[in-house]
Amino acid sequence: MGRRKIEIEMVTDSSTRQVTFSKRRTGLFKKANELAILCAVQIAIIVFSPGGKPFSFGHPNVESIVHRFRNQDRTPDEGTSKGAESRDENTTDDNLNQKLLDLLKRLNAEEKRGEMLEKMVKAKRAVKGQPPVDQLGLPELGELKRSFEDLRRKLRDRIDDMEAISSLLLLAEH
Amino acid sequence: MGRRKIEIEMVTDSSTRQVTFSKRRTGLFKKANELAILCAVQIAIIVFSPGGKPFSFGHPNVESIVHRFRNQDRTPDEGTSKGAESRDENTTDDNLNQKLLDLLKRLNAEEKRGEMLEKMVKAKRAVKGQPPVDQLGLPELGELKRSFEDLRRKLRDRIDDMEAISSLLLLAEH
DNA sequence: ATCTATTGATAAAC
DNA sequence: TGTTTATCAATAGAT
Repeated sequence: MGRRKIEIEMVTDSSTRQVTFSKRRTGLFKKANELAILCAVQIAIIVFSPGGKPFSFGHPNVESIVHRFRNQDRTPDEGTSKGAESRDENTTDDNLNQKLLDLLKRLNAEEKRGEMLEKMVKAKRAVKGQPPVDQLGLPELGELKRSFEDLRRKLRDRIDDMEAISSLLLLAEH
Repeated sequence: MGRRKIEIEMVTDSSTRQVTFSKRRTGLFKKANELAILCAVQIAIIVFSPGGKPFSFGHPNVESIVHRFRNQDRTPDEGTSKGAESRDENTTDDNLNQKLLDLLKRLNAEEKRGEMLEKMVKAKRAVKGQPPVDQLGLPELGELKRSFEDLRRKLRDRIDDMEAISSLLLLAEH
């Protein structure tokens, strides 16, 4: 893609290698950004330069994506009818209805939780004027963070429930 | 880079978006591999497909790079490395507060969505006695399933938001 | 850092 | 998902 074709092997000249790194890193991050926007997906890149300096790109940010990856967010793309799947499910048809109602009940609980968080934030704002969240005291900040993590954990469980239910509904259609 | 030039904005057609994702992910990983070899550097990429499935590329592997990144660059080849130069986009302090409030607002919307589903199910039960969900007519069943999938998709987005916010709160703690 | 001749990536069609 | 092909985009080498 330049004046000459080059082999994909280590560039021996360190100066040229640094230039190549800078150019290609820029290009790679640009491509990643385009992919994120075009396809509305999350992406993170971490790369260490020849000099050992870390560079990163994240959409929306590196940390959250690494975290999601580490927690092995399992997400079988729904709808794709697969072949023989394990039928040894513990979820009977009778269970389905109850599970659905339980789910909805819990969604309600999470809603209240969200309201609590909102009240918390608003209370802070009322007391301190318009302090941005990032200026809350450390104790409150930590509390807020824990609340979020707890809520997130619960939401993830709800997603699991919904995936199971969606699968069952899909099966029921056939 | 194709038959026609395209704008960098979300591809609206989900089928086309999936195709675009596959092609560009392949291209991105190829570029990353070339960068790693040409410049003899370590690089890791994590990306979640539109369906939420994780894909990753690592040279030599993702885990070691994430670990090195988190431990703040323990292996500078030249000893002059400082903090990471990051191209992360949305991590300004001002954004945090607004994102948090937006999140809470959307959580509320999802709550209402959950209530709608619940009403829907209860209405069915009222009309037909106690018909388990799996005995609903196909049209209703499909409608219910779509509602669930839509809700699940939104919840997943909320989780993404929360992970980002948790990360930011963590950073704010220092 | 800027400039182009070239190669490389890919959008659309099949 | 793979293959083909017309175009657009990235970049190697030079300045």
